[in-house]
Amino acid sequence: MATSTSKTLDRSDPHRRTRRDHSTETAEDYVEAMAEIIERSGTCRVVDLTKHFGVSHVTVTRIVARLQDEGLVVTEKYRPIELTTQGRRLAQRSRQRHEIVYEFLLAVGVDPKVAAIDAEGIEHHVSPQTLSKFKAFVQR
Amino acid sequence: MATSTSKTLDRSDPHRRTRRDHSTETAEDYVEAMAEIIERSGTCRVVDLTKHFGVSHVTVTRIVARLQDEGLVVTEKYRPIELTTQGRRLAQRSRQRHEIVYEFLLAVGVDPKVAAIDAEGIEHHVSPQTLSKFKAFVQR
DNA sequence: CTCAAAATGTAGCATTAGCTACACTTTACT
DNA sequence: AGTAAAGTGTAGCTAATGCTACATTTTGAG
Repeated sequence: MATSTSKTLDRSDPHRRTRRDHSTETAEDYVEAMAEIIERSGTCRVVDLTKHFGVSHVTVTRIVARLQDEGLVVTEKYRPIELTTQGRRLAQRSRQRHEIVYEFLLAVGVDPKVAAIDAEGIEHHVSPQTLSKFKAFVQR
Repeated sequence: MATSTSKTLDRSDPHRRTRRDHSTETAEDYVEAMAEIIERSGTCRVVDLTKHFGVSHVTVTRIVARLQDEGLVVTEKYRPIELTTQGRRLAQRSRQRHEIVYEFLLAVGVDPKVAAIDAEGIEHHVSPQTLSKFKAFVQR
């Protein structure tokens, strides 16, 4: 029975929910950063992400490998990292959401610097409904 | 050289920052829940937290042990968990912040149910400045 | 008082995300 | 072309948070 022994996608796995939460956040942060870096400099390398997130290259490498498993990026040994179509889509959605949260914080009166920091943390916890309220508020 | 070998409080430990972020969130969630449970039922037991967070009692036990190391709670084998003065202070601060975020989301027009969920995730990522803006907005 | 059920504790495994240290490839400069 | 520096990969450790399975202690019903 492929139901409870699958290693890759077992919907009954009790860890699923929690893992997904963290995994998704990391994935979003990474593809978002990668899209920005590619847009700015043409390519995205491990070292760029290392600088961006302030973590070691080992951490970056491992996470990029996971993103590749998940079909969000493609990369070969010693080569730049590329986003897949799926990865680009996720990056765009993440960026839009990030942008809305950031603009919303500004609209509420938060300083740009603080808003930038808070938006990073908040963006992953904003439901679609809350996001749309934020958007409406900014455009008021 | 007690500098780099201390297991408990090495300020130069590279893991410090990241660990602190997650640890703090968990600590806040737990003491906040414990304060509520104690207020409601008199005492807080492992099983109460198990139900509250939907995780196994093992996970709760381990986290409670960590909180005790950190001086936030006190407990003995097979006994209820109690908050220390420090723990109560943290619980109160967390709850206030939680409450402000929740009320703020309501004020922006988010449904109570959704606001409750989002507030859980957002509260840990709101800086003091943003929090005060939220508070001001609610009281407008 | 006894004994089963409920609650806790402990051992041991998995995953994720940090790190250092060391090995290997690419790049770039002379 | 040759070599040093920069960039990546790999091995192996730590810590936090999940779990199951099994051991132990408390509690509560009879």
